[in-house]
Amino acid sequence: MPGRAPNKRRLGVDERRAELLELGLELFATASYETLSIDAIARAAGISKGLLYHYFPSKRDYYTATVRLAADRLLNATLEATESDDVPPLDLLHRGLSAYLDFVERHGQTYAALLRTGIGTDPEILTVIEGTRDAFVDRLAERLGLGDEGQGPLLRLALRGWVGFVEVTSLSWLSENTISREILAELMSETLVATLSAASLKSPQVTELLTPDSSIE
Amino acid sequence: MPGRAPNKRRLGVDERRAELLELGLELFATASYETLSIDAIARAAGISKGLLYHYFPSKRDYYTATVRLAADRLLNATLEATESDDVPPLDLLHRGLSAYLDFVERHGQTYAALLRTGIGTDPEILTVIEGTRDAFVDRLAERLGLGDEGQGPLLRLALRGWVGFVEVTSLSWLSENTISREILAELMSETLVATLSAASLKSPQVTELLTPDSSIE
DNA sequence: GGCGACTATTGAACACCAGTCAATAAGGAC
DNA sequence: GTCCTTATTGACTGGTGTTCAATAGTCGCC
Repeated sequence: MPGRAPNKRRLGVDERRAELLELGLELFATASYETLSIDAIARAAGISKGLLYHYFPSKRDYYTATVRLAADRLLNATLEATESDDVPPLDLLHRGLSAYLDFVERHGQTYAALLRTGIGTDPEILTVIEGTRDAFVDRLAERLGLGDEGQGPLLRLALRGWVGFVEVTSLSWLSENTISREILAELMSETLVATLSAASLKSPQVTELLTPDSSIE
Repeated sequence: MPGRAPNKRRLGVDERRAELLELGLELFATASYETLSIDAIARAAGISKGLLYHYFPSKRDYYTATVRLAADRLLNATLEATESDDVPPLDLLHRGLSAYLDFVERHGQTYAALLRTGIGTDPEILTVIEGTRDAFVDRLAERLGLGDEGQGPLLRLALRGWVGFVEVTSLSWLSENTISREILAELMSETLVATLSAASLKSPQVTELLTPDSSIE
């Protein structure tokens, strides 16, 4: 019984863990979960197989940890871009989308791997993926000033769906980039506004929150 | 070398295959790919493990075959509902969505498994999933009368994104059904119209195709 | 109605891989 | 310098996907 994450004096533990996660991010970006064996990971890390199990209780845990890391980074990247306070909602949205697409462009492989695991039936992973979506939804509701209305089931569903829109278009754009980043960002942002309008037809009050000037027709 | 799908006199082959696929649909709806062992599948089918390998070259192939089957059925279910000729586009859309949500409701587990599929980044599965999306996009472009414009990269991207919207909201709706099916269908359809408007702002001509009467504001 | 060919079907054997564990090495505390 | 903690190893295990040689059932044919 080797105990649970010893962390007494030397802090090498966390560093090693971080190092391994970084490596996992790289490896899983190009190889699939099944294809990549524990032995291969250990070899790539220059350590023994047993040591990996000292830091992560199972291969699955290692994997989910990397996915969680990638998700956190995506969330953080967009968080930083939207922290300003005195900026109108639509501009914040545009900044967020810009940061999002930056991430997609810069870490294309990782991003694709991240979202396509979303598809993996593992409950842990599902939690991560859907948790990420929910985090985006929460932030959208707050940043866009949807207030309490952002808690309504219909609006939340619409927002979550829009995140799905963003994910799928990002993936498509990544594999066959037929249009420019700016146009894609505009498509996304206009779709959000349009979607919110559609949703608020059924639970009104919010309709005009997002259209102070006229960036939609 | 067992050869490729012998099919000489007895047609038992195809029947057995179909039977196994049907079983796979059930099994994979509740158990994940990894959890479900070949032995368990064979046991459930009442045959030996080796025989499975007579019909499918590998476990993975068996799995992708079931996924493909599920995808085909989803496509067919919505196809049948939208074959009428003399129906206005928006009504066709509504029928299609209704059939889609019927499928989601009736085969919830299978639907969820289908979308959450790809263990890791398996290319075959990706092909199926994205092929299905593209099939929907093609049909949408045709049924909605988008004509040649439906071939433009921006509109296609918008349509694909909307399919993502439908997928994600369907999954959410399935796990926590907070709103009625009708409302969800309306949300979807209005979002499509709104999204197409947004997209056609950038490649015009199409804008008014979908708004003969006034179901958007 | 029996003979022969074909093939669906089996079960044992193989290869590989995730996970375990007892033993070792390294390095700090006293 | 000694002890104790713990990072690290490598051999071992159990299980699972895959292969394959052998078997049995069934159909065409004389």
